[in-house]
Amino acid sequence: MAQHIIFGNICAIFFNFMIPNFLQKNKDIILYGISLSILLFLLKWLELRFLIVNNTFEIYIGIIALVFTLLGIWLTKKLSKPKIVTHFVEKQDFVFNEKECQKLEISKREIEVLALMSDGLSNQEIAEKLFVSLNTIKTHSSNIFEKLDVKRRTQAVEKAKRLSLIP
Amino acid sequence: MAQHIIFGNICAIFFNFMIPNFLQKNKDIILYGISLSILLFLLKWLELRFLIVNNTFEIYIGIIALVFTLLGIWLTKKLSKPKIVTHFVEKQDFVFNEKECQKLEISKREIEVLALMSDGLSNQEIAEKLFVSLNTIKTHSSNIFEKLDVKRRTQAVEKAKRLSLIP
DNA sequence: GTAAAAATCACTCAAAAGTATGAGTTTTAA
DNA sequence: TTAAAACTCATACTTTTGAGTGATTTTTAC
Repeated sequence: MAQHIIFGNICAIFFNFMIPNFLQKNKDIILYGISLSILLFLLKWLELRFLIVNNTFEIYIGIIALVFTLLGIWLTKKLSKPKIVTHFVEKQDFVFNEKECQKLEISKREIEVLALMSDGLSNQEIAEKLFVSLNTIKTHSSNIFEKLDVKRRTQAVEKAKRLSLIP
Repeated sequence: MAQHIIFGNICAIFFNFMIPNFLQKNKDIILYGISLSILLFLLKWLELRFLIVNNTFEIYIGIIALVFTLLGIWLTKKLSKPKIVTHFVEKQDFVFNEKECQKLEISKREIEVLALMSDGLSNQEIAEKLFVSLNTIKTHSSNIFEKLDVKRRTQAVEKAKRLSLIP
């Protein structure tokens, strides 16, 4: 019997690909060892079945080819460092800072008002845009200033932008 | 003979991995085809040599295992899509827009006032910071608004930032 | 040296912003 | 269903902002 040859090949592949990652993932090594052992047992079982029942080695070879191709794919996927292509993009897309918003207990409506403030709208204009009274916007404004710990709308806009509450 | 089984397996692997990239890299497909053809010929040649000379199929199987493992590795390496990592870089490189500033005839002092406005300072605070009277700042403000063609300080700040007059 | 531009300041008036308080309505979540 | 949170609005009052006008002093550039 010459399973040792198959085993040798497996070992060669195994170690060639393991060494670069040896220190990196120790738990994976055990996994590979177990997987390869299972493979060898499976092959031996197949060998016995097909060699004894009939002599169509081609099926056996085909299965081996398939299995080892898959093994190669699997090994590569598992062991190769992922190809990483990095490209740097200028950051200008706004992602709403949910956390900060919740922490400061700022409501959706208040964010709306803040956004319109940052567009340079007056309280009156904001009121008209949101179909509410001027007084309502004044109340919102005051609440916003208190929550953001600022004194003026200009500071509120500046701080809200810094905290990514508005674009 | 049952090379068709081996061929079937190869085809299966081939097409399973090719389809996702089919449209992407047409030149590679030809390369793979040629490579696989060579592989098949090589296998046939090995089969003839080892089957006729002696009956140690184990060597044959070992070589097949090795070759197909390598094939799997090669296929994976070739076909795996690289991970694309996008880094977002803060754009904070402010370059003062000299042209626009001259076109709008905005003075240095006015830019100073604008900058402090965008920090959220009140006219009174700006006056104190620049060691001038509140009235002076009011005059500056009015002039700025007229030159920028806006009605409020919030709009002025927004526009000045858009025109790169202030960071 | 002189004219033009920039910077300074004052005064008035009006508009907008902001504070404080109270209260009614709607939504939301336990 | 019930309490809390969010949203709404009002009134009264203060402060800030902004418009308009006019004037004096520096700076800058020719």
